[in-house]
Amino acid sequence: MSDEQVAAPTNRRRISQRGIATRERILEAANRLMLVRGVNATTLDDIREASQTSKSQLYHHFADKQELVRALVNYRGALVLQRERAGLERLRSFSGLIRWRNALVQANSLNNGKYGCGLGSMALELSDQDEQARSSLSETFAAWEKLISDGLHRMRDSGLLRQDADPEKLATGLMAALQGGYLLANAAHDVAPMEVALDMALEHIRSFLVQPAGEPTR
Amino acid sequence: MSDEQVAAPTNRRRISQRGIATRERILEAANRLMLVRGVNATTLDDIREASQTSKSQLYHHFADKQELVRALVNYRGALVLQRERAGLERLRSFSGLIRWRNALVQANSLNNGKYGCGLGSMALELSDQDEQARSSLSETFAAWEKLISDGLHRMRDSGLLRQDADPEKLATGLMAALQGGYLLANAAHDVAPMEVALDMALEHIRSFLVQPAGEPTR
DNA sequence: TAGGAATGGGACCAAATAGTCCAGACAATC
DNA sequence: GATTGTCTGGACTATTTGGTCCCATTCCTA
Repeated sequence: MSDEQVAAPTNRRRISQRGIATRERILEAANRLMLVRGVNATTLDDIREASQTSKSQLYHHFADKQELVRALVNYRGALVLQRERAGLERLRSFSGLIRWRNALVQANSLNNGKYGCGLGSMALELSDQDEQARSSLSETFAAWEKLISDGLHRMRDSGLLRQDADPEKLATGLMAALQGGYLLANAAHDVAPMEVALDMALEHIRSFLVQPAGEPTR
Repeated sequence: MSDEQVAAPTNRRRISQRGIATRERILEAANRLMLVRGVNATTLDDIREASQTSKSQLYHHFADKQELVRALVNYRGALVLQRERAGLERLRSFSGLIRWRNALVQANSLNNGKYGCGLGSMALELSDQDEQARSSLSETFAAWEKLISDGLHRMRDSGLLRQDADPEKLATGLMAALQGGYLLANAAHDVAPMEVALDMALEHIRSFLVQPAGEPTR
């Protein structure tokens, strides 16, 4: 999961560059299609066609559909964490959080709230269907929350946040607001509920600032 | 949607009590199965077996699977709104909100966070697949939020909430926290994140109380 | 109570979809 | 450059699953 090569294959003996590229192409196509249509509503033929591969390649690189889905869970998790790490690992101020919020809102507004969060949608679809996938997703959420809570810890250590602020709980709340916001925005096909939800969570964090700034939520 | 008869059939000429009962049995089974396995992963044969009916009955009462799913969206929506109306229509105090929160948390903890909210899971699964279902779900969410915001309006009118509190935004934030909490709880198979999320939203609302009470969030 | 409409049972069909297989191209190692 | 294992194309199979159909039974109404 914390691998540099995002589409890292499982241990196999000899592996060629061409094989890796094919595997990556399959995952990339699965990622794209399943984000839009959902996991269960996407067929292997869809993926085969979109990835310009053949049946034998799908089954050469993945034992079955379930294993492909599990690989996708890791693939997508790695992508999200990579993106989030870039935006959060230097978080040291409240305005940094606001910039992070704005980036997410802007990205989501590009498609009018549709599709939601790739992790969240998989979580709801797979959690009661594939225990291994659920477990991976749960770990990814935990890692994501840790990126946030680490930033909040830095803010608390530097005196920006009050000592009684609980970075872990604040991070969980923010993540829930984000995921719930994605969900409502997706249902409404409108990014507005996501903004409201994130602003609520940020206000909550702001209430723990040592010297509450004005109202610069956006 | 606001019908007393939850499984109200569409207009047909003659309709017998037995027919209504069958239709209800089908919807009840679909509701149960699709909550656990998801919509797309539940087959008509599953429903037929669980509802003790036959293929001809399924297709007598519903044109196809899509229409059954749409009927289920309304059915489930009516159930949720009925339940929520009972818990929210007399909401007039902050402690009433806490009781509401506790009831939801307790219900969800009974299955260790599994399954999540029937509306939320359908929303993520269907929003990008069936525009009509998405639209219905969006309306149901709006009605649900209105039950909350109406309560907050009453609290504001009676002087409990400050005048600058925005009941609609507070309700949206609370709903997002609830849905995100359901999602994280489902992924973690642990109700804790849902509690944290709801408490965040309630703290946020509490910050708008005219005379903030102690810390009676739970 | 007779006729017709609604309801029900379940075999059957067709399409979709996951999964298999094998011959051959390609790549790496000696 | 021979040999061995990887990778690929694509036809083929088996199964699942949504959907149809026909006939029997039950129910309502005239």
